[in-house]
Amino acid sequence: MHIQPLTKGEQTRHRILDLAEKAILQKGFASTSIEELIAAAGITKSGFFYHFRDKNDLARALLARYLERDEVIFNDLFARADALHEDPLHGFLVFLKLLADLMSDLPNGHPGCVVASYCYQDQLFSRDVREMTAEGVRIWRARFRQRLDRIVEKYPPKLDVDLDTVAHMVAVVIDGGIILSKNLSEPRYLPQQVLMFRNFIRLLFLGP
Amino acid sequence: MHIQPLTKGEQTRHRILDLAEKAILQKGFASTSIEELIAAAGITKSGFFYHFRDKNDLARALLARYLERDEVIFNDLFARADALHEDPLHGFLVFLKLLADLMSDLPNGHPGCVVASYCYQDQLFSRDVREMTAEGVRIWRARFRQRLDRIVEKYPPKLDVDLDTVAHMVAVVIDGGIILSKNLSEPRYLPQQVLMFRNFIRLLFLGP
DNA sequence: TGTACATCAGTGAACGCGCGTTCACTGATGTAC
DNA sequence: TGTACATCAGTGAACGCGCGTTCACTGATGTAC
Repeated sequence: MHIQPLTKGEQTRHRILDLAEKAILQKGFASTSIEELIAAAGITKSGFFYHFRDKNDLARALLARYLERDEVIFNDLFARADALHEDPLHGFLVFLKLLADLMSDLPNGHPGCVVASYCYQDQLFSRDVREMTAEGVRIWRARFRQRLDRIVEKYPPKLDVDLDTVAHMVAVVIDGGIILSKNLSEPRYLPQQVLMFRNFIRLLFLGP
Repeated sequence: MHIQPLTKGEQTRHRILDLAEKAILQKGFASTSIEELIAAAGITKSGFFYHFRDKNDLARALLARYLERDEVIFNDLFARADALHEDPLHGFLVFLKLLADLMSDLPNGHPGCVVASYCYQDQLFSRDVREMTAEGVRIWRARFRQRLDRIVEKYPPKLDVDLDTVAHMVAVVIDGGIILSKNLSEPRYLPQQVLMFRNFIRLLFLGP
């Protein structure tokens, strides 16, 4: 996988998206104005509309980039975890530890989840954007469900649980943990929640 | 506790708050206009400003009412659970079951958490409103922490866990579960998550 | 019981600002022959 | 190598609409004497 250098236009586009993402996670989509983005990006309003058809198109591009980046990060974490452990359960436990470490290393705390932000203002977006968030969540579930299927082959769970619900819980704990951390301005709460979920996985498949 | 009838003004105020809460959970605060609220409530714009000093004051009133209602609901659930069980652990497990049942009974799913919604647009609000959300979360933690303290006296946990983190997890699972349910338009996912958290509590204090 | 006054729960009109969007235009860079 | 043309990455000015807020005013109800 070789990275080709960004053109001037792509650089500007990414600059706008960076600024928009940060603003949207703090103020919401509606009150993030095109005006403030172009002021910070150093272009004119027409320059913005060269890159995005309208404001909804900005929302779509932002979400698409966020989902792609998430994919890359999680693939990387799983690859690193699997390199350390053959065993599916211990690989998953290592993955969760690496995830918690990653979240601890964010200097100002996690900036927020675009999917969670969108879901509390979903009436603002066109249907295709709303469908993208749903599809993103389904991909998450599928990824973790696959892991869990391999785990149960070797480690029968101590309680009779629905594996899709357990798979969902990864996203639930992260989204809930981000909200907790943001509300109390305490970045450490998020990795703590991830590690507590890890405790649950241990108890469920390995026992005390 | 006797309920006195609402005056005409209080009725209007509640009508505005009901409309605002619903709209804010779907579109966010900024794009919920005073104009649409008064149109639905059947008053004029000046009528709105008779009830609220400005738009931020609406946000404050909305949040205050939400936190008070939450308090009432949780007190009620705990009272009902404790009536069924002396034991602190089993009382807590019954409480979680009642909570899941309550969430299953919402016909169109949970409408959303005002605190979670505010946290993704907190730059819109004055400092006192932001402090209110933080205080709300702290009250939640304290309530569950108190329960957990009574549980550990009788049931030593199977893993060495921080009880504040476990107490936090109630809010985490609910907020994360709401986002999951909203994103996939599947109300059942929220109570499922609550019951999965219940499984965790069982495994942690009772074992398999 | 009648009257004066206060409070409640609003009305109606006007304000200025900022927002998203459109349109015609342009200099710099890349490509074909 | 020179020239014609196309594409890229924007500029500048104008638009109309909706928003939150203010201000002076008002009819209905409640309270004091």
